[in-house]
Amino acid sequence: MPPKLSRRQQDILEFIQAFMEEHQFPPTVRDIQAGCEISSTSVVDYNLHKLQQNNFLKRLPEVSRGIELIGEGLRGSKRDIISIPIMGNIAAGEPLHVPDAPTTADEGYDEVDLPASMTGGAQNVFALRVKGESMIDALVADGDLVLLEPTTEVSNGDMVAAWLNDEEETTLKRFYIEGDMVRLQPANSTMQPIRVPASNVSVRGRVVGVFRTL
Amino acid sequence: MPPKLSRRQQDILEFIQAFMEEHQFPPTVRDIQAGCEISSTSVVDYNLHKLQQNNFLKRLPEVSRGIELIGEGLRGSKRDIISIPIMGNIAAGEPLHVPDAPTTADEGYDEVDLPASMTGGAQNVFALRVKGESMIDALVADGDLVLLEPTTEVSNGDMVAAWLNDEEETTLKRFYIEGDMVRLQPANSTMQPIRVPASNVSVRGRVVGVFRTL
DNA sequence: GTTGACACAGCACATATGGTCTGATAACTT
DNA sequence: AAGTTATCAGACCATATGTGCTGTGTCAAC
Repeated sequence: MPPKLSRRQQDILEFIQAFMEEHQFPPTVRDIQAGCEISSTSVVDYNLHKLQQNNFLKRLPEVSRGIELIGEGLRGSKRDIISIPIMGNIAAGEPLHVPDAPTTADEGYDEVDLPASMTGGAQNVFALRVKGESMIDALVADGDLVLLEPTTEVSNGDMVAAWLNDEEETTLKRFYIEGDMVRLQPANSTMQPIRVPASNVSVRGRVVGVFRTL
Repeated sequence: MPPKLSRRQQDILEFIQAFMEEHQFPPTVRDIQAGCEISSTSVVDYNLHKLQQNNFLKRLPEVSRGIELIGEGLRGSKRDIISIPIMGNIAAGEPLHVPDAPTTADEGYDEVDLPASMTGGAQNVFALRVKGESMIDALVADGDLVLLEPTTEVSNGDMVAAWLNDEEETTLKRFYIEGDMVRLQPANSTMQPIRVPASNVSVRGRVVGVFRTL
């Protein structure tokens, strides 16, 4: 695998990205030729073929402008948008439904579109709509959208969605292990942390974002 | 002005949107012909021309797949992404810099890309990065991104960014006029509102969104 | 030196694709 | 009913555009 692109291939890739931001369609071979000051269309074809082999783009044969950026080629492009399913509500006292199946942005759920960069690279992100004022110590209001990455393994200091077995409550807090106990620290620094036995806490996911529209 | 689209024009528009989500480029006249079961390319051309007149799309003559969705035509499409400039910081005690010039998403500023739907249709939206904990009664934390629509005319109940002349502070609160006084109500319902003379308040913009990534 | 892979140049060809011209039908006006 | 406009059909043309063929210079391996 030649992970390195030639100067010309980089130029071509950047030109395609720029072109697609300006227009809403990919350039032709001859557009690229002119834009990158290449003397022959066959050179463009040759390098496009290389870029395709290295999985930066996909070409549809015999199709004009049949170029689709994929994988690495999308990096930095505005097309780098993902659809995040809104899988339900989150509220104190309600069990938190976390998707077990591979979180495909399927039908059946509402969705939000966001730039992939805003999820911090997390995979399988899903969203929940906050109901009620119970998350206010996490600086989350009624109607907010919480982005969660499903995981049970979290590090100290992560903001997590945790289910408290005894209290039968879902809560959003920063998570710290302290021996057999877990300290849950509200995001609002004026409020006090709570300490509970580790056995009383099950982490459902890591919070990667909070969104509020008014 | 838009006298309403014919059935066929709606079909074509929807087909183009669907096609552009599947591929990364617009369909050809003949793609549309096949996709909408139209008998002649001239019919497609005719209706495309109409759609262009009604400002749903733009066509580039002599260019294959030279279709760009604009305005209404973008509605519901994933392309409906806008770049919002991050124009600086917002913190208590700091004067709030509101763009006076036409807020073009120019160079010189960092940007966030968001679906246009998330700004609630507001125009000229810009963003500010929150510094410090002083906005905590608006459920806004250090590092959050606040989306603002520049305006001085707000309705009762709007969340606004207000500058308090005497206190020399910027604050985010819900805004209510009460005679000569203005009541500024924190978003956090556990906290008390403040009342100040209307002359002490200058509204700098309406808050349309709050975003936090962790 | 010969060989051969690699990147490039130039050209020519086939077809993919937008546009046009001529009428036909339906819908609407007066 | 006659005229006018909007929409559609089918054929045809011009060109926009992907692709193949041949050749050239470079460079490293043998």
